[in-house]
Amino acid sequence: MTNKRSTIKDIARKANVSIATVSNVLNDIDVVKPKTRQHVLQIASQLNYVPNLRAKQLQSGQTKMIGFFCNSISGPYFNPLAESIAKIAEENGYGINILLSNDQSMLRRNILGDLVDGIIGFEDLITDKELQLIRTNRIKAVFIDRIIQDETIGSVVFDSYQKGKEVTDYLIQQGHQKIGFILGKDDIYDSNERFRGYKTAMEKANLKVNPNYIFKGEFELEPAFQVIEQFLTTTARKDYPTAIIAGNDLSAIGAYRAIKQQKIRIPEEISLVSFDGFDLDSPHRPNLTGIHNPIVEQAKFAVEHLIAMIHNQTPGKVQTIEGHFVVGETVQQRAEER
Amino acid sequence: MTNKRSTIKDIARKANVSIATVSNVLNDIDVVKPKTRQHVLQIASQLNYVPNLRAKQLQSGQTKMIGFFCNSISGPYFNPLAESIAKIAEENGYGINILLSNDQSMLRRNILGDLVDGIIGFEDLITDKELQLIRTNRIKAVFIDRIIQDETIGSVVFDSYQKGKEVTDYLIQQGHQKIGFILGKDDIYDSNERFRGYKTAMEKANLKVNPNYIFKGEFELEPAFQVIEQFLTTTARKDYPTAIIAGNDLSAIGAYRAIKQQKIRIPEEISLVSFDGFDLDSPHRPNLTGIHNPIVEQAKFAVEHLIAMIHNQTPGKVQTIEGHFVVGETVQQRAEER
DNA sequence: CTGAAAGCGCTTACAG
DNA sequence: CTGAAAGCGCTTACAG
Repeated sequence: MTNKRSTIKDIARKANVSIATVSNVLNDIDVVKPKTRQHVLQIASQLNYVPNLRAKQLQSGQTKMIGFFCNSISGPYFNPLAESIAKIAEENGYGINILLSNDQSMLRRNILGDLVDGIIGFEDLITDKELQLIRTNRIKAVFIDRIIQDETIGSVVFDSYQKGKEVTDYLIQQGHQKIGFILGKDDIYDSNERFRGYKTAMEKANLKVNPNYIFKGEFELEPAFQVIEQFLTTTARKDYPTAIIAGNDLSAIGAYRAIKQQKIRIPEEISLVSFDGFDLDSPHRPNLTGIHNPIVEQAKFAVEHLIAMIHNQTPGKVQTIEGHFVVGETVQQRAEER
Repeated sequence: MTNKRSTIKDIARKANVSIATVSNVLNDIDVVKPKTRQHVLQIASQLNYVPNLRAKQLQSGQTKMIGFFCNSISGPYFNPLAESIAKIAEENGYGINILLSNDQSMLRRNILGDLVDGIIGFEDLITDKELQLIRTNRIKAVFIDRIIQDETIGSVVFDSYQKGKEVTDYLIQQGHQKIGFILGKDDIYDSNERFRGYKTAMEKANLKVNPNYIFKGEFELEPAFQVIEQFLTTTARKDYPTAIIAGNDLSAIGAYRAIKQQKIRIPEEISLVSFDGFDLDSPHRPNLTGIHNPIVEQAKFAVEHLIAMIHNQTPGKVQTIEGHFVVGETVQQRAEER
């Protein structure tokens, strides 16, 4: 690509003007004599001139690029998130550079190497050291999985604790008492918060949390499937929970498959509640009951807040996005005691 | 971000050496006296120095970035494609800049503005003019939906014609004669090629292509659903095709839903064949019969070929990736005539 | 209205 | 081994 693309210097030479004049013409700075302007423009187009943005960036100190770092852009959560972020950034005149790597040095190069004007990402993907660098260098950043706030750092999270409680309350109201929960990995904010909400609700209703009903599903499809399958096949039917709350969409799907595979009916025998996962393109996606988190809204806040910080229009803020409770077909009312 | 990040100049001043020496130290050019080296290194780390990559790029003429332009990174095809491209690029030391825009000027800025070292994308998203610019400026590019070849342009496509034929032959062998086809938009290479293969196979078997069985599904879920639903509800049951070939995964899903919704059994009454779409995360994704295209392989070739061209190691090539026929549960053998 | 010069942060011959 | 200088492609005061 480095070949012989023409520069303003080429234009200047050919047009017999200075590079300053060329620059002025090209940037529509209304100070050039119309005739000169015409002439320069013509030469420029004749040379197929396209400005070298890197040089411009070096001057202006801006890249009009946002770095988005994540582990994946697949799945019912990450995919719409990534797509929305890219789309909204573009609408605002920013490009987006996706960093899928865990490699901290890659991250660092991008973040601190002035390749992007700011970053959006998941806090659990970066080390404390990098976070520290972000702070001290006053890098503009928005985290979407954890509450962090600083002069140049904002965040946007779901009201996971609240919704964890709400969903559990709902099940209890429906007469459930033996309620299970599928956790994500230890350090996932949403998992922890949802679980905390669940425990609070259980406690308030004087229901005890049965440790056998707490599953480690890793927030992934396969592990959730495995752990539930394992449980169902090694546990007496009468000891099944009557309802399971999946900490996220993928674990809901894994659980759904495992339960179905054992020919156990949903919701007649086991009710299932989920978070997210309402945009699955599948022939007959189950009509899940649960919390629907508006991902696009989250993406929108993240991008716009970041850009506002880049323009120094605001300090970092924390935004909580409210999920909506959606009644599907996977919860059934339960007769009193058992 | 532009704040007061430290530069080699700052280091030089503080270390009492020239910027050239700093540069040499930082780039591990083994020419500096160990003591000086130590000293500089220490100051650098003390100043939290991180090189400004833009300046480096301006010098080297390389960005180590690949532009990927597409309309979407969602769906069973685009999503794994985008993710694979990002991953493989990263493994090769390249970042990836996703351009979701149709805006040609955005594209142009990126492609020609030296923001990326090369591009991967869909030919139908760019205008002839831009393509021409790519050619004349010898931009390195790989197209993944159409056969194009030039000194600096390569492409990677699926063997869609072949597979369209193969799949149709298979249905014919299974005794089907009334075979429908769901098309994509007019200018989609894969759609055209698969359809061409279908027609050839039909012709060779002396079966006539019933125009009522040719559906315009746009390669999207909703439109495919609509067109099939429309057909099923306005056509006598005896006039249904016994098999339908969906031109891509999303139309297969749309068709699947429409057929199911009409309480028509698959495959007993209508067999359904698909392209791609084998990685759908859904609780009970139908086990489709059809062609499984190795998307990761496609991504891998695209990225590696592009990088080889960037390094001037090869001229543009055309690669055809072979799809694999997978027997699922959506095709049933058909008794002779009707 | 136009041009010469300095500078963005870096690298790379070239002297010393 | 180290430094002064030119240059990557552009912009931006500052003279004229």
